Amino acid sequence: MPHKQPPGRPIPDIVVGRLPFYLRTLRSLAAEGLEITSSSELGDRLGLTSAQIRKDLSYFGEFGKQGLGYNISFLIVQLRRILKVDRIWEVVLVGAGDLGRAIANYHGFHDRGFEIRFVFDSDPAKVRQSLSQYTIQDIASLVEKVRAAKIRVAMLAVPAAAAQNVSDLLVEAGVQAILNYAPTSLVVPKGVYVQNIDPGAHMQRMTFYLEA
Amino acid sequence: MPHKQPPGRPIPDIVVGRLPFYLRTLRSLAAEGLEITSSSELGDRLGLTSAQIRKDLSYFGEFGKQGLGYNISFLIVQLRRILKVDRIWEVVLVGAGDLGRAIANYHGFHDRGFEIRFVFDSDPAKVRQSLSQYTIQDIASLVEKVRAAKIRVAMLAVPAAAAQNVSDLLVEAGVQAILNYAPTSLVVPKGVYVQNIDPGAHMQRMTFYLEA
DNA sequence: CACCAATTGAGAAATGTATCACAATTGAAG
DNA sequence: CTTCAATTGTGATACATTTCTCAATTGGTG
Ligand SMILES: NC(=O)c1ccc[n+]([C@@H]2O[C@H](COP(=O)([O-])OP(=O)(O)OC[C@H]3O[C@@H](n4cnc5c(N)ncnc54)[C@H](O)[C@@H]3O)[C@@H](O)[C@H]2O)c1
Ligand SMILES: NC(=O)c1ccc[n+]([C@@H]2O[C@H](COP(=O)([O-])OP(=O)(O)OC[C@H]3O[C@@H](n4cnc5c(N)ncnc54)[C@H](O)[C@@H]3O)[C@@H](O)[C@H]2O)c1
Repeated sequence: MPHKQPPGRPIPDIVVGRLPFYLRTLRSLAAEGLEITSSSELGDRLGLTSAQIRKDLSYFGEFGKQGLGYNISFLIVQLRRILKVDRIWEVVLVGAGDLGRAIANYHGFHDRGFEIRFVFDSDPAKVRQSLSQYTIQDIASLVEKVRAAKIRVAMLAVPAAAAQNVSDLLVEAGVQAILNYAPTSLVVPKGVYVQNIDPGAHMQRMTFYLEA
Repeated sequence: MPHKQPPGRPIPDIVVGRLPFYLRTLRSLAAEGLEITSSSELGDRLGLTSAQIRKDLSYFGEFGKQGLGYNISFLIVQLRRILKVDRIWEVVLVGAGDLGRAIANYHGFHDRGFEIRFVFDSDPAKVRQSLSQYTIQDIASLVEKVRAAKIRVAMLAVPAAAAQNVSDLLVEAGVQAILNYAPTSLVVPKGVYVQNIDPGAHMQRMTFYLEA
């Protein structure tokens, strides 16, 4: 029974983007004490069709049982493996402003596979101060420290005007994945992944649909 | 010269989702002192093809001049009108925790068409305290106050466990657009728009592509 | 043990989206 | 006044994604 594995068909990026939501939903089903679910239950919770969920999962293997559905904890294990969060990624946070503080205090990332290792800022008044459990470090030492620690993932919470600059430092230090909170498009070399978070864009996307 | 206007063809949602990024980019071009741009310059800045930008804009009208390109400030006016942010929307923020504080202190929303009018929380220790320029109000008074002020847009920054509950209150108060920071799927009636922000999901989307 | 309801996985079909390619237009240069 | 390079807007085409459909399988029930 030959089956397609990750290095088989290329996985559409849009499918990859939904997997974290499947995982999130499965964890909340598990937290409710359930052991088994179905593509239609998942679809209902997520506002997607059951067929889409089955097809998405089928890119990676056969995880369900006909007539029965999916074993929740088994599927969680599989999705964590697929998304490579069956481990903890050390993360560097740059920008110890209001948003940086919220991120540093937030404990929700650990469960998802991430742990902040360093916090950097350029403001001399902030450097050496503490933020949550961290000591804010001088941006000037970023490349050296991040490279030495082999950190590959970053969160960027600096003003838009500084973002490209900091991004360049991160790339120089070997970072390959950047979650960018600044409302600006970063230019990065191939092989570096950027995800942008722009709440203002989401807001404007909704007002489009509101009647004047 | 008949032309398609908003109530003409239905606009693909994916197109609407890109417009805020076009607007954001145009504003930064304007800030650089430029007056004219082209679909290819916009595409380069955004990592999109010029054809896509032209086709997206063509859903709404003919904004460019052949041979020349687009007048930046004219296109900004058009996009603000299309997205309905040629006005300021009053917003209610629920959740005065770390993230709520970052949002309340953040001045970037005003330029995008939004202004916080009320901040609510359920913690008795927080109610009546001030946060940025606001006085935190009791969640118990949300429905009454939001309805009276005819506020139609909300930002939700409460724990996941409380999010559905607060969402129901917001809907009851007449809110039609909710930016949800809680990592949970909200159930809302038709006619209410939800956009979710889940940094953990973005992170996991990137680790998928990293080599082990 | 036969039947049934529930459910998956996946090919085929339908739908949606992006790209191509080019006629039309513009302003500038000679 | 003609020519040219630049660039738009869009129909046609190519590609991507979702949905439909159903054979196959499962465990439960009588
Ligand atoms: N706060 C929000 O709710 C919110 C919402 C949307 C977007 N954002 C974006 O997130 C980013 C951060 O927002 P914030 O509210 O925390 O801003 P902030 O001004 O409070 O913090 C920014 C921090 O970055 C530091 N910084 C500036 N230049 C730096 C550099 N070159 N290297 C290292 N650190 C540097 C500053 O010293 C400051 O501590 C901004 O781009 C903002 O647009 C924030
Ligand atoms: N802080 C971050 O960087 C971050 C990142 C990702 C997601 N989030 C999400 O954003 C939300 C808020 O995060 P936070 O870090 O600010 O948490 P927080 O615990 O600091 O703040 C939550 C606030 O919500 C209030 N609250 C709780 N129940 C409420 C209710 N029923 N009505 C009104 N207010 C209520 C609490 O009193 C508290 O002030 C959470 O869902 C969290 O998962 C936060």
